[in-house]
Amino acid sequence: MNKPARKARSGARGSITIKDVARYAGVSPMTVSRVVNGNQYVSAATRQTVLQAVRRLGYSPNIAARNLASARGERMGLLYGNPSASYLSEFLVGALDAATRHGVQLVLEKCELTPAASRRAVRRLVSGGAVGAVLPPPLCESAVIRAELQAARMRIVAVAAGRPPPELLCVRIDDFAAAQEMTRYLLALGHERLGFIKGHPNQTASEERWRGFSSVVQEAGHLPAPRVEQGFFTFRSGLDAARKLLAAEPLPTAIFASNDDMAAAVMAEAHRRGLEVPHDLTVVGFDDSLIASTIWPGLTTIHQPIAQMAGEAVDLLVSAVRGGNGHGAAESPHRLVAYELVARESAARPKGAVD
Amino acid sequence: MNKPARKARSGARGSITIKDVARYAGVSPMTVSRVVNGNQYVSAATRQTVLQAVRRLGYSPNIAARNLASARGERMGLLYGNPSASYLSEFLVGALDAATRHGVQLVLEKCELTPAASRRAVRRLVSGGAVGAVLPPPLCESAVIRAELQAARMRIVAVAAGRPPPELLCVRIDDFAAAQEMTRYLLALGHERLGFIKGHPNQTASEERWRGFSSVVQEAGHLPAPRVEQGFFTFRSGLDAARKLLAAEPLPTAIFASNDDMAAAVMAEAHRRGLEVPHDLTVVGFDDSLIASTIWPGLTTIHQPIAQMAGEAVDLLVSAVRGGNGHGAAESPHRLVAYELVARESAARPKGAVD
DNA sequence: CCCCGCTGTGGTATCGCTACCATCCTCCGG
DNA sequence: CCGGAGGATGGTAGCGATACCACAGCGGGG
Repeated sequence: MNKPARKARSGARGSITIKDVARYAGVSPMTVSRVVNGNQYVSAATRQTVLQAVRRLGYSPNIAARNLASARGERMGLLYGNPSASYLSEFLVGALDAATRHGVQLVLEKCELTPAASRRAVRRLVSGGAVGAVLPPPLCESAVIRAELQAARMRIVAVAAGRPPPELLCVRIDDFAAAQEMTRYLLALGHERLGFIKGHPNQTASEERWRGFSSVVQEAGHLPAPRVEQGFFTFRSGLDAARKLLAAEPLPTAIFASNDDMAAAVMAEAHRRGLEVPHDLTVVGFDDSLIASTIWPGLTTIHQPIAQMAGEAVDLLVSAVRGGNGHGAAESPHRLVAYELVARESAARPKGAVD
Repeated sequence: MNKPARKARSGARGSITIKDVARYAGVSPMTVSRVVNGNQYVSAATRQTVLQAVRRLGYSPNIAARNLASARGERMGLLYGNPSASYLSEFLVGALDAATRHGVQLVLEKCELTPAASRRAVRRLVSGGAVGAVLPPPLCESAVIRAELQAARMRIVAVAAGRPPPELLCVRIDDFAAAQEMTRYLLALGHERLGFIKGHPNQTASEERWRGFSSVVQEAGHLPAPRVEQGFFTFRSGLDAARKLLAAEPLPTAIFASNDDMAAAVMAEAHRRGLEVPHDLTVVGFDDSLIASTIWPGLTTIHQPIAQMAGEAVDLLVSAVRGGNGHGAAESPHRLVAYELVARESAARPKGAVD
């Protein structure tokens, strides 16, 4: 035992270990571990003592050791395609946070939507040792990618698919209900001549939003038929759609675009034509992506808690991988989170409103 | 030794360990470790054998174990304030990638720019066990945060500070040169009546860009004095600046905004006033953030390789933490990366150009 | 010719934590 | 009063990898 130098190193890199805490609290390392991990078999008194020691010493568990010992530390893939960058940013924040909480490593992989590219991406993920994958939109809609991943025996969780297959793990908002709420909001403001810009046809969320919108319009009954244009979630496609919507008399008094980028395009086109938003035209979007609050006037839109959704997706994935090793957990695989209508400056009563 | 069930588990989670490879290759685990880590003391023949075994078995090292054994697996903080989300997104991708490469964990922490908030954020980082921190803009400019972090004995690396203190680890582009290049580009197109929108005064990059611009203007000599407005890097501030720039006759033929959000605002305001971009007005930005390619016409701007810069920042941080434990590495702490002028549709020759 | 120093390789002891098992104790019904 | 159930705790053995040391060969200078 003539290696005191080695032993002394325990404190050298400044890290407090579970043993230090145990010694300080006068209990065994096991008990500390139990407290830290929320095991129930610890008396309240002991727990307090340990927690105090933890705080006092500034102990924070060594993740590597924890993972190693508990055979955890799996790697989870995050396949990102081409969502708006602001979406990705929030998404990453949420996902990374959850990953840190669970002690899993997040491996990012960019992936185009072609079959070849997805195959390659999935292969990289597999060889990178990932055991599961999170699929933000629009990748979550790709049957190819899902098939590839499942072939590699990976658990997957889709985020924000509008209408996911029932067996797929999925975190989403109720696009249908959200679109309904927004449409009702427009009606409540007094708008009657509505315009709508659909989202990309290969994403089920687009259809849900469209269904939500038109269901309310039909419900209302008395309205003139809304003018509808096809968009593709891009600013450019929104511009094209806006041109058409704003070319034909009588002009709509409100335009509901299926996402914020397109709504921003509508605003740009309106301004170009000398229409003031919201005085001459109300514009609303969907997603509450960064552009919604960047531009002026701020865009009234549907807020999705993207970071939270990403976090829950990782949660779901982790428990799927750890818990139901073969078959899924007993609970429903779909998790619905709350959206919120954010009213900013881009929506107001129509010009000639009298009621 | 009557616990064969336990032993058998080694293969249960499907993971190939270094021992499996060693057995397969007929060498000791140590040798495999050496090969995997590129240690020089392995004969070429052995190396080949081992590499083949690795490939054949699909071995990939267990990061947790590696980190534990090598006392690595440090946590690195990434303090993000309020950069544009598109910036953050790319930044995260790059940083996360590098972190994965180095086997360090990235801990995100949001941080407002007030002293109290930064103190709290730093404390959370410290208690989270981070040993270093990456500071993207605009946090990299905050002396308060830097002081807090240094007080906590953390290594820090700033990203994209315009003119960082010489002793600070920093990854950046040459804002001055980039702004010069953009200005020369405008002059080359034939513009003479220029407008400039400065960036936020508390970021040194703003000043560098401004210096770059005005140095070229002075150099050229014969130009009318450019009109200059103060902006704050936000869309809104760009709008205000644009209003002023576009209110006074004679109108500038080109406006150089210190970032893309403000440039987008200039475009919006120009359109509102019936000016076509680039026909009636050339608008250029800086950063090549997402909005630059989202809007139409696309914005001519300076591209910063954000992901790469974030990656290099993490590299730098890791080597600082691992290498020079006390004092910095011998090499210069500043790393300059290449920017690129991206010409899109928002810049063209001025209307009446004849030469 | 011997010893030194270097290259290549294997053994052993951890790294910090948790799984699993063995205890010890308390409290209860019979 | 005893046996058993189950709460609360400690001991031990790894998880998979690397650090460090030991040692076997081999060539060159004194």
